[in-house]
Amino acid sequence: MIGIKDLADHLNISIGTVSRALNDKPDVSQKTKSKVLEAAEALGYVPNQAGRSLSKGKTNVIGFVLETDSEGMMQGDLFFIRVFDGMQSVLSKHGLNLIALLSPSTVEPESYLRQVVARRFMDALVLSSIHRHDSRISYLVDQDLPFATLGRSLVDGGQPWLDLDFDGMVADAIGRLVEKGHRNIALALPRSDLNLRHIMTDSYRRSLQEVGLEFDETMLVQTDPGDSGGVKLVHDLLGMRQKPTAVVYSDHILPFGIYRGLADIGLTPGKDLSIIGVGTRLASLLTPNLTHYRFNLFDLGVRIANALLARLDVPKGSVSAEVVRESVPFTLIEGESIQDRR
Amino acid sequence: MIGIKDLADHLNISIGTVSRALNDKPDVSQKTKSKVLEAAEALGYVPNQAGRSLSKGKTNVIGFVLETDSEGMMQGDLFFIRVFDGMQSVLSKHGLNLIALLSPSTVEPESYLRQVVARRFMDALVLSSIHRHDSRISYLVDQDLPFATLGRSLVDGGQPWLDLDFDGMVADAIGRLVEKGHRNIALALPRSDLNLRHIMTDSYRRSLQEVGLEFDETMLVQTDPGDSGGVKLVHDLLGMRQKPTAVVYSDHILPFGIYRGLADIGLTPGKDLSIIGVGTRLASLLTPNLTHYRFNLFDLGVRIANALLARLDVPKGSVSAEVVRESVPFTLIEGESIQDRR
DNA sequence: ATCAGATCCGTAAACGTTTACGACTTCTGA
DNA sequence: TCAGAAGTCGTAAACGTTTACGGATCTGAT
Repeated sequence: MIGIKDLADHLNISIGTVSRALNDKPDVSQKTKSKVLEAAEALGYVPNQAGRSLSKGKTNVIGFVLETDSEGMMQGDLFFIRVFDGMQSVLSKHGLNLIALLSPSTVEPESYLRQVVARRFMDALVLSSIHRHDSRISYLVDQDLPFATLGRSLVDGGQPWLDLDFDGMVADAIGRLVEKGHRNIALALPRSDLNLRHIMTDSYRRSLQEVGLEFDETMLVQTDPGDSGGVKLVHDLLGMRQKPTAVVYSDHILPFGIYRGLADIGLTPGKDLSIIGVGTRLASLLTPNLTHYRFNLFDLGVRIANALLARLDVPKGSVSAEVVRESVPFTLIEGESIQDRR
Repeated sequence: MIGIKDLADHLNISIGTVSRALNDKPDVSQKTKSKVLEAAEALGYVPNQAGRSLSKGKTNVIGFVLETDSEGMMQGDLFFIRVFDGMQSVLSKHGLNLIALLSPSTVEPESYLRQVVARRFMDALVLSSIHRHDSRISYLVDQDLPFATLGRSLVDGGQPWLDLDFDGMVADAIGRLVEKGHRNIALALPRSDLNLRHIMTDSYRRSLQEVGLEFDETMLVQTDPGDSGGVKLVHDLLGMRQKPTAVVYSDHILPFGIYRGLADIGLTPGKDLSIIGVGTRLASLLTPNLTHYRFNLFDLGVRIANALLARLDVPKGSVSAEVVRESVPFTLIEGESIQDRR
């Protein structure tokens, strides 16, 4: 392995100059700069991360914290790759390495986070699966580790965040359903305390109010994560005294279970029960076609990475520029899973 | 941040002794060892990775190289998390960090690998999506970077590998289908040059021979990756002069597309076309139930990690102990996607 | 009492960078 | 012509660890 010292020897200059040349510092002449760059290229020099980290106190590593649910992350998987890709595409341009941190199923996610943080192995984190009262946020603030979140929380760490516009999605879905004559609309909610749950509930309540429908608590139904959730949901819905004619959901695996659950008892999606919610490409494999919302997840990754970078550039104590806090929009993919009841 | 020096000051001993105590080296008394451990605990000492790396010339980081296909990794996604989890569960016990390396969609996977390797940011790699003539293997051998592969290749780098037993799976599927009276069995193959493709083809050919059926080249059908693949496959199959009554496949997303494709033209899986291949939990959402094979992917991760560790422990030039090279077995999940034609 | 060996520990160099500081050269302008 | 500025570079310390080497103390046998 060839290092900065080899370059210095080779060019008969000092290692200090070589370092400055490589980092494009001002106090070194253009001539030597180009000589150094040339030699570095020729000898195949690559900087040693450890040495650099030790000297600068930075690791150039950003961690993307993923929460795997009990189903081994069926819900998140199809999402996360795209987001990761987007983030990486911008971070790599800044010489930063993005790594995925999956808490092993054998250890508590929270304690895993503490291990990770204690090691100071990364310069910043991106958190996902944000809870309403997410203790990780204040913890990271305490630990003085920069971070951004994929999702909102009630606890505010001053961090930048981006979120999928689930408010808007629910509002749009409700509007669409009501317009087609639906009056009893169930809202499928994840059993966990993800803030998503509350965001959707609030939007649901508001949307009903706007169109003059009454809010009925029993229309909020819990779902299990993963593949089993949808099947069970169907039974729950059909067991209600006031049977809903439609359901709005946020778990992209769920509709597969719903379709299956309906098929099991000879019912047809979009006829016996209307279904609308979030989806990925996979959703186009359902028959009849699922009416669903798509998000640009690559773009989400790009934007969260930029937001984080902006945050990192702000020197420690200075007045922070405004922090990015946005919801990213969706697009509707029309299908036949909504019945027109008019 | 508190370091080894702080511990030394606090205990009035030298930093050398502290380091040796922390690493449980022989030439330090039990008394001081426990004193040091205690102080480290009390003061919340965590070793600095950069310092350690610089000194030892090791990074304690293992990279898991994932190839995302054009569909944004729909095929691999549900697989990889489990494998990752399994690997991590053993590596973390040895103080090693596992990180996922996804080549950004904006850069060639091969050149991404070269970047990663050049940086010497990890001590070892695990490669997946192995091709028949995988140039990465000889490259890593040249670069003298230890690695293991998830999959076999014709090019042998002397590395440990583990693979899913697709040979056995195809053999079992063919046997099962033939027993139920099928004579025209199609084999769905990925369009890429994954070695998987050749392994399955060979097994298919052998299996037919064993039961005295003739091998028909046209029964080998190419499939596109991701969600569109299955739908298209159905059309391809139905367009053949000698229509197959069954299809064997290896892409766990594919059956969703096949089901969809059949539904589009009013046909029924398991009646108009028999389907058998690999699956995940997601497969249980198909109606009628899909007959498919499951692999223990967590276990796969555990085993590849152990194989890699064994490899790493072998000192540089010494006679290598035998290298782990195994296929992991499957279990059959019975469904109703196979027709009995007897 | 002496000494060999074992046991324990301190010293200092090394890993590959970055960067503050100072020194030297060259340029600028009066 | 010269003082000072600007430009360029070398020196050496610092980052946090590990580890080879050697010195000190202790044990037990003679």
